[in-house]
Amino acid sequence: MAYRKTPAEISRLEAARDHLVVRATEVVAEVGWAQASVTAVADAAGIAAGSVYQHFPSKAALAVEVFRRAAGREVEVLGEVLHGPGDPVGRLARGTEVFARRALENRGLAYALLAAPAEPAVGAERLDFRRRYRALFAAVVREGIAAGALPPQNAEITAAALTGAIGEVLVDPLAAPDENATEALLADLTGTALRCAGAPPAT
Amino acid sequence: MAYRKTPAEISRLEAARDHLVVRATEVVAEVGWAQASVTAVADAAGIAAGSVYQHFPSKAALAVEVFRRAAGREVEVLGEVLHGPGDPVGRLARGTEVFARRALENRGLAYALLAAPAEPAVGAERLDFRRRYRALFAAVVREGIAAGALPPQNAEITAAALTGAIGEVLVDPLAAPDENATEALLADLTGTALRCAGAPPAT
DNA sequence: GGAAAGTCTGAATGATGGTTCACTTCTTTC
DNA sequence: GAAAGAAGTGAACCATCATTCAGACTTTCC
Repeated sequence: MAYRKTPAEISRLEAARDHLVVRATEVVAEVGWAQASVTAVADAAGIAAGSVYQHFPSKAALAVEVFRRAAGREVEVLGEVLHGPGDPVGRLARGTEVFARRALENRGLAYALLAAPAEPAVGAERLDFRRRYRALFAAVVREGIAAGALPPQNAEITAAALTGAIGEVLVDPLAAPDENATEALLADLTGTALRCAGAPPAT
Repeated sequence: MAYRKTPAEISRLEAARDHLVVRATEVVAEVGWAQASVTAVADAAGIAAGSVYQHFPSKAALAVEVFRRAAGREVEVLGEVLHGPGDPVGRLARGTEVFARRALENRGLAYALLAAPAEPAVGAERLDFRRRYRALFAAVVREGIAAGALPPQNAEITAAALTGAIGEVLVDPLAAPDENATEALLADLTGTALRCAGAPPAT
């Protein structure tokens, strides 16, 4: 044996992989999936196109990793708010607001995650993550029903509706942002989300 | 001059174009946009690939026409229900139901129109049609507010939420239909839609 | 230092699929 | 029926990328 990966070398490779994913995410956020060619991504990461294949078996695998990391962060944040302290209705409102605010603060990425045309592998991943959003919302809705704060309803359907509603409401603002209207938009959106779940109007 | 298009010839050409669009729509409904290659579509229409270009300058133009026709029908039907007779809340419920029912009856096409990955030109068209759905819903919501049947709210936001909610709720059933659960699904969906707009729960 | 085992490079390769075009077939008009 | 003008054909063309690979360069370890 004349070569074994030293710890330093291993972490160097991991860092390189990481850097590639980070830069690829930036490229996707800027130009969308369709324009994020292997060459463009490799250039952004400062490596040759062929080197991408040292870290990922295919472009699709890299794209999936980019999606998973970015979407995973959002699921995590949303989950923390929805499972956090407070009454279910308040958490639902806060979760909606936090989700929307984060999307508006990182529009390119949010659009890529939510709506931008993507290759099939990413599309499948998107479906999976939407299911996770739904599961998070459904849990809170069920809590709300159990606590008597929300009327009886099919929590799964409501959760799907919330996911779709929030996404659709954000599409236009993500494309053509109006900084001044952000707070009003968030207020209207959370209000609509609460109505959607059947929360009684705020006094 | 030795040749001028006779009326019969003109209508034959129009019919051929029409036939191409119809068959292309079927192909898209069956296999999705990505798999609907020019060759596949031409084969389905019984013509050569090159002949497609007698009717459309590009594949994208054909795809847009397919989308417009199919989506246009849905907008028309929805518009008739939403602008039809009855109180605004009832029309909203009925519109939601009709839209969902039609989608479930023609799942492949509905999926292609609502969610399936598509080339940019079709994506742009999709955004446009979503805007039309929103406008239709927004008008009814405004009517409901004016009539005192719905609470004050930003009708545009609610309309976007309705569009997104209905679409998202349908995605799973479109992919994995459960014939037995259709009526329950429709009831839950219309219920959620009404809550979304703030209609008081049915007694 | 040097051999072994990697890593990195970037031009060549290959697959895909839209588009073109020389040619054939059909319609019109006289 | 024959010339002129279209429409229809489908194999060839071409552009676009993802992917590969032979060679250059690095790191490890004796």
